[in-house]
Amino acid sequence: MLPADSPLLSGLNEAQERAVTSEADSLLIVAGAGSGKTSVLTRRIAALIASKRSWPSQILAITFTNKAAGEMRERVEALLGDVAEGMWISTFHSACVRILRTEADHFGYSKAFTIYDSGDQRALIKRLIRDQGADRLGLSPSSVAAKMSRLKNELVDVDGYRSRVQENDPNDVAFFQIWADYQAELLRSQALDFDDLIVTTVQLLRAVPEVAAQYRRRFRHILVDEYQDTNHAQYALIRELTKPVPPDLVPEQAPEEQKKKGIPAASLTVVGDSDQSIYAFRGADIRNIVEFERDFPGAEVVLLEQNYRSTQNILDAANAVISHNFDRKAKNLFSDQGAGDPIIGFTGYSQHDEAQFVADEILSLMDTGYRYSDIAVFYRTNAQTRALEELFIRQAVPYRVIGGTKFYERLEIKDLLAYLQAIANPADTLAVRRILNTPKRGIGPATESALVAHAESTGITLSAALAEAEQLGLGPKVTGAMADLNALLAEMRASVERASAADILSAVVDRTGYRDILNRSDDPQDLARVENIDELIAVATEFSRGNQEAGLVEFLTEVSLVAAADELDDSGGTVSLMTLHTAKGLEFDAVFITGVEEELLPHRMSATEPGGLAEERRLFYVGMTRAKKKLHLSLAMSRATFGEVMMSAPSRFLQEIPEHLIDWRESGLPDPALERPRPSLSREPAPLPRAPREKNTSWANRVDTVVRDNSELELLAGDRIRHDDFGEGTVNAVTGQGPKRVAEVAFDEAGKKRLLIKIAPITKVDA
DNA sequence: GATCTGGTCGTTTTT
DNA sequence: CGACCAGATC
Repeated sequence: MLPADSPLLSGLNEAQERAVTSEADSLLIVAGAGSGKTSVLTRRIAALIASKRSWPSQILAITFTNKAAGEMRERVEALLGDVAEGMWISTFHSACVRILRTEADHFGYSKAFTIYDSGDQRALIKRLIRDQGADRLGLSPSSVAAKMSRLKNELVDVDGYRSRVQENDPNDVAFFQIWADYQAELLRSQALDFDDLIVTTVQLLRAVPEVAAQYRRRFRHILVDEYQDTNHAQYALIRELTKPVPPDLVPEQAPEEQKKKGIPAASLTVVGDSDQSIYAFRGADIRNIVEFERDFPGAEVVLLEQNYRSTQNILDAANAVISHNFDRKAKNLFSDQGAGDPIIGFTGYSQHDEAQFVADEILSLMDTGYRYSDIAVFYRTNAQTRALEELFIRQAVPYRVIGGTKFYERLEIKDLLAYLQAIANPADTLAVRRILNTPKRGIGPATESALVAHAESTGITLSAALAEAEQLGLGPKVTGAMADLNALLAEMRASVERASAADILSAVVDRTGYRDILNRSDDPQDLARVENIDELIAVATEFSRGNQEAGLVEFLTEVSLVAAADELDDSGGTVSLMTLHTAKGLEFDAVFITGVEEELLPHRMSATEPGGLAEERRLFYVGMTRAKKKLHLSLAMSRATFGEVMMSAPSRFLQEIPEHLIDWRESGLPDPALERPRPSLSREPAPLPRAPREKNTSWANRVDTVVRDNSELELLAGDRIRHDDFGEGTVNAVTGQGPKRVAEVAFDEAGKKRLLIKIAPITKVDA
C-alpha cells in the first residue's frame, strides 16, 4: 500500500488514482484520448516498485514505439531513481528479439539472426515468384506478403496452412509453395521477418515449457499500452506470459513454497481505447480489448474520461465525430480548460492553395509565440507530403517528415547495413547477394548464379562459397574480386568481438571505397548519399557510446526496429509532418489535418472493407484529439493525382462536426464566376465558406519550371520587391546565410510571407 | 557487364 | 507525374 500522501498520487483524479493503485490480477484501463494515460502507466509501475509489490526486474511493459518506451523509462527513473535498471520497457518486437536472441539455440537459430524488413521481404518474395513462374498467375510480391502477414498474425504457419490450401485454385497452390520456399530461405539465411518475431516467440514459449516457465517466473507484472491495436499473435504472446507455472516446472533454486504450489499467473494491466483502434488492416483485433473482461475473469475496469490535453471545442468536435460510430461504448471526453479557440476550417482550390494556407497559418502562429516544434501537419497518405514540402521549402518553413521514405530504407544505407548483416550473420544470403557487386567490382548475375549454385549443391552458405571462389573456375579478375571481398568479410568477422559497430562500419566504408566512389561522382544525388553515410556513422558512434557493452548485432537490431514516431525530434525547431497513423500517441499545441475530403479521408480503399468507414472515422478522431489548443481542418476542391486533376468533395466527417465549432476561412478566388465549394453533402447545407475577405492573391502556387537563382540578389530591410504571385511588398528583414537566406516580406495584398530568396520569383522595385 | 531508355504501373495506413 | 523495371545497346 502506498501512503495517501505519496507523491505518486499527487494531482490525480479519482479514476486515475484507482488505476495507479489497483491490486487486481487483471486490470483494464479504458483511457480516452489525452486522459493522462502515460502518466498513469508510469506511476503504476513506480507504485508497484515503491510499495514492494514488485522488483523492477519483474516488470515487463509493452509500448507502441521505442520512443514511448524510452520516455516511460525516463519518467519512472525520475520518480524512483535508477532502480528502473532491470525493467523491460520496450515494444512487442524489441521484447521478442531480446527473448529470441537469448534462447536462439532452442529453435535452431543463431543468436546473430538477421531481421528482414519489408524491403528485404519484398525482394525475396519477388525472386521466389519469378523462380516459380508464378507472376503470370497475378501473384504480386505485395499480395503474397500481405497474405503471409495476415496468416502469421493469426498464428497460422506453413505447416498449418498445408491442409487448408485450395487445391483447385492454382493461385493458392502457388502461394503456398512460395510461402514454404520463403520460410525455408529465411531459415537457411538465419533470418526472421517482423511477423516472425512475434510468431516464433509464441511458438517457442509453447514448445519449450522450461523456457516459458522461466519468463513466466521472471515477469510478475505485465503492462501493455495501446492494447486496442494488438493482433492475435500479440494477444497470444501475452496469454502465454500470463500463465501460472505448475510446481514441476518451478526451477530448483526457487523458494520451497513455489516448488510446492507452483507460481501463480502474473498480473496484467492493459491500457487502450477502442475509439483509437486504427490498425485493423495489419491484423489488430478490436475484440482483444472489447472481450478483455471475458478473457480475464474478475478483471477490474477503470474508465478515464477527463481530458487534460485539449480545449473543450476540440473535444466537442471530436466527440461529435466519433459518436457516429455505432456499436461502441458511450464515452464522452470532457475538459476543464474552457472552450478555447474555434476550429479553423479552410477550403482551397488545389493542394498548393491548401499548402499555402498551412504555411500562412504557421507563420502567424509563430508571431503569437508558438515554436515550430509545437506544430504538426497530418495527412492520410504519404503522397500528400509533396505539395506541402514543395511550398515549405520555398517559404522557408523548417519541417521534418516523420516516417515517409525512411532513412534506413535508402539505397546507400541498405547497402552498408547489408555489409554489417553479412558480417554478423554469414548465413544471410540476401545480404551477401546484395553486397556481392556493391560497390561495382565486376561480379555480375552470371557469377552470382554460379556462386549460388555452388553453395546449394555443396550445402554451404553463400559466404562459405565465396571463400571457395577459385573452385568455380572463372576468370582471374572475377575470382580475385571475390577473394578480396571474402578477405574483407573474414577480417571484419574476426574483429566483431572487440570492435564497436561504429568501428566496423567505418572500416567497411573505407575498405570498400564506397564513399570515395560517391565523392568522385558528378551526380548531385551522390553528394547527399555521402552525407547519409556520414549520418549513419554518426548514429553508430552515438549508439556505441550510449551502449558500451552492445556490439554489432545489437546495433543492427536497433536500426531494424525503429518506428516512424521514433524519428520525432522535439528539441529541434521544425514542424512535424506525418500520417494520421503515425500521429497516434502524440500531441501538439497546433495541429493541421489536411485533405479532409471524400475519397481521401475516408480513403476510397476503405469503402470496400467491412468496418472500413468506422476505422477511417477513428483515424480522423485520433488526429483531432492530438491538438491541444489549435485545430485546423483543410481540404482542396481539386487535387492532382497521377498527373490528372480530380475534383474532390468535402469529407462527410466535416458534416458530423457541429457548425458553430468551426470558423471557415476562404481562399481568394481565381475566378469570381467559380461556384464556391460547400463542405456539406446532404442534410442542411452548412453555410460554409463565407464571402471572400478582401481580394487575396495568394491562391496560386504554380511550380516554377524556370531555373531560378537569386543567390546574388542583395536585399535589405526596407527594400521594395515584386513577386510573381504575391505582387509588391516591403522587406521586413533578411535572415540566414548563403543559399539559405530568407526574406520576411510584408506584401501589400497577400500579407506576410517568408521566402527562400534563392528560389523566390522576385525582383527588386525602385522605391 | 554496365548503362541507357522506354514502358508500365501505381497511392492507403506500418512494426 | 514520377519511380521503378525490363529489355536493348554499347
